[in-house]
Amino acid sequence: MKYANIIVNISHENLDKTFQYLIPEKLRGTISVGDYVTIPFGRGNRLIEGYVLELSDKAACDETRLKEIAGIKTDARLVEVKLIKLAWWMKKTYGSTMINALKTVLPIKKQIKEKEEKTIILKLGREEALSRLELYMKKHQTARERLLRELIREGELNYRLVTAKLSISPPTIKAMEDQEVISVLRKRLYRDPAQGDADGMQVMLNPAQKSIVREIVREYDEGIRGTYLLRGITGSGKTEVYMEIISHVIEAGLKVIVLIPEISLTYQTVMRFYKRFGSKVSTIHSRLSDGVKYDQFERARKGEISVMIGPRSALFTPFEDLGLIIMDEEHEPSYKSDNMPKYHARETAVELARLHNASLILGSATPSLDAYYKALKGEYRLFELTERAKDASLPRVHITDLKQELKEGNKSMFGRELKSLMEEKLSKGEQIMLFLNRRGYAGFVSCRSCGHVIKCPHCDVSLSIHGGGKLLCHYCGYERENVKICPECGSSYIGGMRAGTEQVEENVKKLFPYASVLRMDADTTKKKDDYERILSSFANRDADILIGTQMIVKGHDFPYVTLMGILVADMSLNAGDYRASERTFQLLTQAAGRSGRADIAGDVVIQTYRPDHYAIVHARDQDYISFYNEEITYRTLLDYPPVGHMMAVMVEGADDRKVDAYSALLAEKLKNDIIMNLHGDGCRIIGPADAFVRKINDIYRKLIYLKSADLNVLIDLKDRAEETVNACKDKGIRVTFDLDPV
DNA sequence: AGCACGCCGACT
DNA sequence: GTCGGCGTGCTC
Repeated sequence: MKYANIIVNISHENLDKTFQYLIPEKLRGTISVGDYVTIPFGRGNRLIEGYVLELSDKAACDETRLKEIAGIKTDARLVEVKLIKLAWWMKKTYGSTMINALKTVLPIKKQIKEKEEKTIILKLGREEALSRLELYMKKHQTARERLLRELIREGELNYRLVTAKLSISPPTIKAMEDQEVISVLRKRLYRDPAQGDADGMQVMLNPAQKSIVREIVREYDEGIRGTYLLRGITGSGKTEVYMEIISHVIEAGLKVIVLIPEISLTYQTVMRFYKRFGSKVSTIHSRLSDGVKYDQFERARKGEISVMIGPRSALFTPFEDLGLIIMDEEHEPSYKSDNMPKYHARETAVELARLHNASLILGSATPSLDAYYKALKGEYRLFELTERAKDASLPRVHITDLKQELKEGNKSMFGRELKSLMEEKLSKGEQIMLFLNRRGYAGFVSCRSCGHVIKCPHCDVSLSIHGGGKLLCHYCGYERENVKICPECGSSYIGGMRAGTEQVEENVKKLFPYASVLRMDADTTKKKDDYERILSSFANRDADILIGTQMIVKGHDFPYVTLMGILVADMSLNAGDYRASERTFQLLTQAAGRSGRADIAGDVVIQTYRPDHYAIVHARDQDYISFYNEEITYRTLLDYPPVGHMMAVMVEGADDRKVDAYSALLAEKLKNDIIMNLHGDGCRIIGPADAFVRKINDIYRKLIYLKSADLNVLIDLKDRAEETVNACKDKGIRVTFDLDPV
């Protein structure tokens, strides 16, 4: 191989492609994909670094233009070839720049980069600075004047801010640095490693668990590396199954990645793994500083650990010989990244497992439609655990029709059944959880006379009511006083609609003044440890009632909770996306599973305005299969994922007219591509339409949806769109892609 | 990102 | 004219 295609380690969109270099004679055969090399770059041939992505025998351009690789960085970390391949796959599948994909997969590089934050400070005293400023003004050195003026006012400025906002070019800064007017500081942050741990611990498996373990281990030993879907109802002991198989894999000398949704990455969960596997385990999570993450990844690379537990980013642990990936709570939305590349950890795990020839186990009590669909098609092998492990009984589920309650004169947020059950449990000293399903909904203020809604002036979303009569924007943090009269029609019939968790708390306190109440939502969990603190305090029975949103139905076991009240189950049914029913069913089923895990039978009350909706009915019966069958019919009928596929193309920009024009242009171009390539009837284009939230932080957003039964057609269309976008010189427009959006 | 090149305005 | 700064474009 004579040539190497290299991606340079400079994060800039214009450089987001491979550059081809000659491999010097003496390095032929030694250089391989994934190597970190130094190369001469640009007119000045300054030496920079880059990753070798491909080796090739044919020149991509005129050979005389090619330069030689200067050397291999032998002291630098040897990056996993497989991770680079994975990045390539992500770039192709999700449509991001290669450098973004690489940065996602090799987070270490990015984080070290980010750590080196540059700051510009003024080196002169005030007097000197002012006279220097005069000098600049006299000489008409406008850029320098601009920078100096700002520095005199602020003292110090962020480097990026200066180049971007003040539009001052690096040469100007350098010139001023040479004049000793300013100096550029490079900050470095440091870090601390941590943790000790215990060993041992064997578990007894019941027959159902045993047979699953036996089967997967048998296939594993025969060299069959499959993808398995384990549907196990809450409390059926999925974790024990995982641990047994993990133990088998690490005894064979291979490594394991365990993915858990961020939210359930609690002390309890992690402790179980530490108890079983001791110091072979390590964890990462988003609250960990970059440095600690780096150190954990480094330990993995050196082979010091065998099991990495973490959220979706744990997928990129640089294990050399990965044997198994476990993905718990596979249906959780947090597995989908919302930064570019917008990858889904499930699909990415499938690809990573393929690259490593590893097995993949997906687990959930309520599998995503996607996973179950593939399991039924035979792409995944399906196992089911349908009984609770410690023979705890299933909860009794009651449904309350809120329309009926209102008709009979009960205007309170607690139906009669919920109220009487609460009384009963409180008198017995048992615990209660109240779940307010607020997905896709905010406690907004509207005028009952003219219908006007108070919105954020920047974000085009309704403001939410918060304690102390303040109105707050959840996207940008804009805050204002609540209104007494409607700014549109002057009516005084304006006020808050419906309940937030705070109102629930107030009402509970009114009804049950003797009960102690904890509340958990975005407001009470602002600080780092709030989440954990509230949950453990409730687990210690410091309070009788826990009120909260989504957060309380995940993770943590509360053995003394015998009543789960779901106040308005159908809020999430109106979220307006095709996954609304799926989400609702999952949330309700999970919530129900929170009640009565120990030897005490639990109760669940689901309050709803739509007691006949299939998501609610099947959640009541804890009947996944029936729900799946109804939901998949709907998806098939409308070609929604997993039956068909979708691609959301988002066009963003500060100038709404430009955004409109460009999105229309892009849609037109895509329409042509569809016709030209005879993707025909199987492929549809929808939009451009305003995004669900049209404006965030003064940036306008338009969406184009592409639908096709064939995933590859969408990827092809995305590639074409990308070409068009790259040709667009306008810096004010940004286009991003989202495959099977959530 | 960082370097060179070319344009433009100011001043000997 | 020439000097020097500032913005633009290109980098295998």
